[in-house]
Formats: sequence, structure tokens, C-alpha cells
Amino acid sequence: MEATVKLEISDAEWEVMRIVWTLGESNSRQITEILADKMGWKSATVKTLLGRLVKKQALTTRKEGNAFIYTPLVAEQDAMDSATRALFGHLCQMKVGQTLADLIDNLTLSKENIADLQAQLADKAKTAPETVACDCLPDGCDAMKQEA
Amino acid sequence: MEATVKLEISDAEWEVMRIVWTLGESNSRQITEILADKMGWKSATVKTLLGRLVKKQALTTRKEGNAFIYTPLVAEQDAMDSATRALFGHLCQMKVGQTLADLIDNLTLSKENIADLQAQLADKAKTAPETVACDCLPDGCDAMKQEA
DNA sequence: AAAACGCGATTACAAGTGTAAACTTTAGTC
DNA sequence: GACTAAAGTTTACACTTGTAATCGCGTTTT
Repeated sequence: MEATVKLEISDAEWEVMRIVWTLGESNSRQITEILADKMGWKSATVKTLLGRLVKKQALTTRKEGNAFIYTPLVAEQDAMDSATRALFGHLCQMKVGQTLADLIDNLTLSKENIADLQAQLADKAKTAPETVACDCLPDGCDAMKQEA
Repeated sequence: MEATVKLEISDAEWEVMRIVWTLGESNSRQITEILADKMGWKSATVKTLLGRLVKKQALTTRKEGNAFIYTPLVAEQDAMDSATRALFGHLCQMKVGQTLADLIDNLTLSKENIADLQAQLADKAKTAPETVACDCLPDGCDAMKQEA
């Protein structure tokens, strides 16, 4: 049983992580250059974010000369999965299906992605329930409507 | 062109919204009862959240006797869609396919949901690109790897 | 060696969030 | 009409987040 430490990566921090994840490792100069360009951030801002990410243990450092080299301590896919599961976890379960549909409408997926999803859905259909109930209220949800 | 006002609903506020969305409208006593139970919140906490939601224009009120009746000003599905689009919007586009797959693994979908998604995907496949590139770095992404 | 520059660390500071207590107003009750 | 209970309003307070400036130190340059 993994004692998964809940890692909260903020939006701004996420931008930093994406770069380190993609590069595998990087130093603050390189990260700063990219984010100065992409986000218009000052180097001080990036330094703050890097510091917070190290404190949060999302990144680790290794000294190289006068500077640090930053490496991810969490896998990008894991972070993406927790973030999405956290979000969907507090949405009305009855409406996640539609939300997923609306989301997919806005995403660009490759043919391969789509094929994989189709296979996955075909399999999932075998054990899928007929309906999914709303879980927003203690009782059944549709109950007590407009009791106010 | 709708001037869509960016509505930021926090996690705690979301819990309140779910109840009002589901009931259609409600008063603070009813909401407090449910959340005292589900979240362990004091009535003062719920009052604060209701106040913030009214100020943010996520809810509106109508006086009834000594109390207010709260009604949503934003549709639940719209709020869910913005929240999910906002999240996926800052994830690596190359990895959203896998993320979606991992997410679906964790969701309960009805047979109908699945059928709808399958139809949607079949249609989307027609115009899908062969691959989706990573958009985490300015250049091509896989470029400059390990330059540090 | 002195000066300048790059890097990490410390400090800043307002806005948003979670969580609530205290105060005030209002609507019934005796 | 005075009192009380419930609902709304104000105040509180620590933590997170976005966005930096500044400080101190080691390294590079003149």
C-alpha cells in the first residue's frame, strides 16, 4: 500500500513542471527563458515557483557548478491522472458522461488515441450499469426537489 | 459574441453549488443541514460560502419571509464543462489521450453514456490527425532534450 | 584584486480559500 | 411590546497562490 502523498501543484507551478517533465531535467536559466517567453514571467517569479516545487517535493535538485539542475520527482502522467481524477471526483456523477462528451469535443485526439478509447469503451460496456445516479444529495437526489 | 465572465468556483463552493443545482433552489437551512452532514461544516461556513457565491454571481437570491432562497445563475453543465476544459487546456496535449483513458478507467459510465461516446469517437476518427504533438515547449518539444 | 553577473534564498504583498465566531436584523411567540 | 430563534452580515485568521524585488554569495571578467 503506497502512502501516496497528496501533491498540490498550482496552475503557475504546472507550467514549470511541464518544462521539466518534457526536458527530463533542466536548470533555472533555461526554464526562465522559456517561461519569460511563453508567460511573460520575470526570472524572480520562476525562482519562486522552483523553490516551492522543491519544497513540495515535486522536483529535486542536484548541484552542478554554481547552479542547480532540477529533476521531476513525480511522473507527469501520474500528476495528470491525479489532477483529472480529483476534478471529476467532485462533479455530479450522473453528469460526468455528458461532461466527458463535451470535453472530447474540445480535444484533439490522434487516430490511435481514438482507437484505444474505442476498445476500452467496448470493454467497459460489458459491465456498465444501465444508469448512473446523481450523488449530489444524501438521499436519491431527485427526491425532495423544490422543497424550499 | 458572448462576453463570458470567467467564474471561478472553488472546491468548497462547488459543494454548495451541487446542492442548489440539484434542488433547483434552496434556502440556507436546507443547504446547511446537508453539508453539516456530508462535510462536517458549521452553518457559519455555509453562510460564508453562500455569500461569496452570490457576490460572484453564481447564485442569486429572492427574499421569502426572513430568509433568502438561492437559485443558480450558471448552469451546472456549463460550469462542469468550463472546469474540465480549463484543466485539460493546460495539460500536455500529447498526453491527453492517455489521461482520458486513465480517467475513464476510474469513472462509472452508463451503457447509454458509453454508446454515445462510441458514436462520437467514431465520428471524430474521420478527421483525426495521425499524431498529436507535445506542446510543452516553444519548439517541437522533443528537441533540445537534456541540453542542461 | 575589484567589479559585475548569475543563481539561490529571503522578504513582500495583495487576492483567494477554508473555516468559522461574533454581531445584527427580522420574524414569530408569549 | 419584549424575547428568542433563525437568517443574514461583518470580522477573523492562517494558508496558498501569483507575481515579484532585494539580498547575499560564489564565479567570471577586466
